[in-house]
Amino acid sequence: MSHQGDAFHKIGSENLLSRRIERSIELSIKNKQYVAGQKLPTEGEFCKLFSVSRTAVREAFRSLSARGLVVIRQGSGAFVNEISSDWAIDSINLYLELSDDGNMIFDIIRARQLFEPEIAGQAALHRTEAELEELEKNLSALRHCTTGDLDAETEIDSQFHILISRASRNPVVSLLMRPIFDSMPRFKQAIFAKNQVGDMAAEKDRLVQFHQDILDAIRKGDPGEASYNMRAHIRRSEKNFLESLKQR
Amino acid sequence: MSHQGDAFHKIGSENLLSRRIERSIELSIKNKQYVAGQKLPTEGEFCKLFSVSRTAVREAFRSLSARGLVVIRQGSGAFVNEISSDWAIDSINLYLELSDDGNMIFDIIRARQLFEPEIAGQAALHRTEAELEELEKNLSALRHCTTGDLDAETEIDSQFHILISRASRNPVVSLLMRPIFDSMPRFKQAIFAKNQVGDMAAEKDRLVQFHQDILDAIRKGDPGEASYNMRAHIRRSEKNFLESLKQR
DNA sequence: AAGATATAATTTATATGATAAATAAATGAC
DNA sequence: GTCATTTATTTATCATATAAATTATATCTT
Repeated sequence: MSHQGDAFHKIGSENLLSRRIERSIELSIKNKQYVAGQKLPTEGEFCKLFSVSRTAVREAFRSLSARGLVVIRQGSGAFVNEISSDWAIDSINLYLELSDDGNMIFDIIRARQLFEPEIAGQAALHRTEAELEELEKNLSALRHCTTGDLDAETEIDSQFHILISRASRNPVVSLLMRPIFDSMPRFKQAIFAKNQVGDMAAEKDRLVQFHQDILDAIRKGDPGEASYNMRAHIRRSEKNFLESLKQR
Repeated sequence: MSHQGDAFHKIGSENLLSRRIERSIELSIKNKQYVAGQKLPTEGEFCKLFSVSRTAVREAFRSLSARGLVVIRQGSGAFVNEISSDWAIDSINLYLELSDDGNMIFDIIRARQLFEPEIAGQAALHRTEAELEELEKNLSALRHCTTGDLDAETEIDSQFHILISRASRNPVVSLLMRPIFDSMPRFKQAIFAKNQVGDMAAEKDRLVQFHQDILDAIRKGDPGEASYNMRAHIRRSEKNFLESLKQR
């Protein structure tokens, strides 16, 4: 790819036949010789084209498929995949999951403190009516979800922040933030685990209030206030987390 | 993975034998049954384990390899890959490259305006001596690189910002920012293309000055000033870009 | 005994051919 | 024209064989 030193291309990798075929097809896709949705030549056709066995072509296809560049449909063929951020996000999520030594939640929270206030400010500036409606629905869903149902609560909470990042109308921002929000359910126990029922009800009310304040500011179109409210919200999250640490 | 609706799991995908084998091995790795660097069972052993053909096992291996979970060495075996952000970053880079309709540079610049000042502030708070030295070296390299050598200049510039994100001492932050910095070389022509030689020398001096100011603030440990200088730097970048648009 | 060299065994890579399963195209009945 | 059936196409899996790379073992030299 781009960033790793080309001095030592991974040994025993680039000189594999299937890898070379993979690169060739990958290039054709990057050059838009084949566009999204288009059907690629069949395995047999590639065999003749490159004068190789089906094995080699199939392994190349398999790699391209795993990387999300093509979609293979049995009985139909291989197609250039529609551009989707799913694979990119999934691979980040996978990395974060695997590399979490137990301290990642700190970094996640700090990253949110850095980025989310700014994002909320942008959302206040660029949000559409449709996005406001979605946020309203989300807030309502949070209000009405069963108190103590952490799965539901965290899912809705995460979705709220995803919606705001979308409302910033910057696809790069919402893409990069996505793995952070996707990780929230993984950490929900670390944050809410040891609370009593009474605490949970109060905490949920507080959460609703924070979201309400943020949404209000975004609706008003006041970036400073949106940013301020978001900062307060995440600071509270951090406080909850730190307290949950003391309890064990 | 996690974020896509599970209502419709992609048809013709999860029920494939090779895919199920892939998931099984993937799970073993996630559960730390096999740790980084460890040798997985051979193809033949998996064949017996799952009572399937080598083809199915090999295709599973191929996918895992493409996703960066395992490394396959001919004649040796398959090994659990050392945790590395490279694959995750590459897949984001690939997505950004493929989905760029020509307007992505706007989103990149705006994302930088949102995030980088905050990051510079964190760097001022958390930077180590070693990181200051690296930044100093980078600045020196920028000073001494040939004026007009866009490739070199952009590479060093990009590296400068990567170093600062690292100095924030938040691995999540430096991971997520990485695709943004990796994309800078792709956009260098859009920014610098039509400049005259005289302009380029002046512009390079300005770039050096900005980096100098940012580094000074980071060394001082003044987050506000670091943030302010970074903001000024990126604003200037945006101005350059907008002017380059007018020229064509 | 130690080290270098050659040989054998193991393991992945590729090729070939065959069959199963899913899809798409063609055909025929009405 | 529409629906159901059949046929053809295409990918999925299996089985077997050989090549290529690595590792382990044995052999030889000193």
